[in-house]
Amino acid sequence: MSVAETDIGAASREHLSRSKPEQRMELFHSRLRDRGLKSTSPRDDIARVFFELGRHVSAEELYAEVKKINPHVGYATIYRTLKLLKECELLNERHFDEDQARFEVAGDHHHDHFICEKCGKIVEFEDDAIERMQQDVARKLGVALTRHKLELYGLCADCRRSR
Amino acid sequence: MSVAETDIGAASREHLSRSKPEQRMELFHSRLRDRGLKSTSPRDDIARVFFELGRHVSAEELYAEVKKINPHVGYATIYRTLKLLKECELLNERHFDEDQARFEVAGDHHHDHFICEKCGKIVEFEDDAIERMQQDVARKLGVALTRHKLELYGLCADCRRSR
DNA sequence: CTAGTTGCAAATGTTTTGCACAAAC
DNA sequence: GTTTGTGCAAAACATTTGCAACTAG
Repeated sequence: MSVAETDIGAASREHLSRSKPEQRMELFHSRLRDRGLKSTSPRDDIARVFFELGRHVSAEELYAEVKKINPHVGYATIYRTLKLLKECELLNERHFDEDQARFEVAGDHHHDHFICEKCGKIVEFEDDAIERMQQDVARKLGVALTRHKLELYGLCADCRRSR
Repeated sequence: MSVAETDIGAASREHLSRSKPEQRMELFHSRLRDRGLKSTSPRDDIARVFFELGRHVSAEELYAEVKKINPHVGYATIYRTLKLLKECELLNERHFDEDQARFEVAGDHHHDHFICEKCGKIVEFEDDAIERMQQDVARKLGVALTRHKLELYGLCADCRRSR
């Protein structure tokens, strides 16, 4: 099983090597070009901040961060660019328990999430055994799976200790 | 593994034996009494329709159904009564992919859901093996689980055939 | 009686959209 | 020069709340 942690609203992490955001930006630009869409500075600002921030930002948080480097951008452009990044397969939209969506940088591998109910920390993990069991269930139900969502909620290691 | 099906918006099912809704009504009344809350006719109408309809209704659908037998009730009372039923542990709130919540009659046992992306059918299932694996993951992560959410999406048996 | 409940309308919070102006290709 | 993108304000949507009138215990 592999694991990666993210604080909600945390700034960029070292395990996202410094060049990754730039690679994503290049992908973003080429995928825009493929669709006959334009690269603009609001778009670039939003995408770069999103890639550099790391994972699981809300639209609100992203808006606040983007404002710091470009106070001119509006909320609408944030949402429009998030949708665009999703269409370019550079972003995944998540709906945990809250009312607002959270957005993560799309990686190469599928993963599920653990969410700490006390501190809000999000831990990503992959577990092949669970993935296989889901296929077993699908077979027993006679259905064909296209995707799934597994979210575990509870107390993270730190919050357990500080109880 | 055990399984149970529900169409979104389907009317009451025979596998919900005819007396069940009345049993739920009695529970509802006694739990209201325990809390010093009142039984009223809007509340009763909403709760009875909810129990009789079966599972996975949206507030909108429930509102429409309740209107048929009591055109006087307002949306606010629907939501307030749903919240009350949840507090009485007679209802579970679910948030599948959509924007609106769906509400199911709370049963005795935990279960997860398969949702057909074509026809919207919802299939409930329980699988001990998956439940155990989740505990394994929690142990490996060093976290304590309080609850989880597993949703499988794809094509149900019927929709696969009619492709 | 009196605390709890209702319906309505208005407020909420998040996300989307219409539109005139502005910027990319 | 078109076509696409932007910001703003207004709309949309599901859900919640304030409040005066009402009703169950």
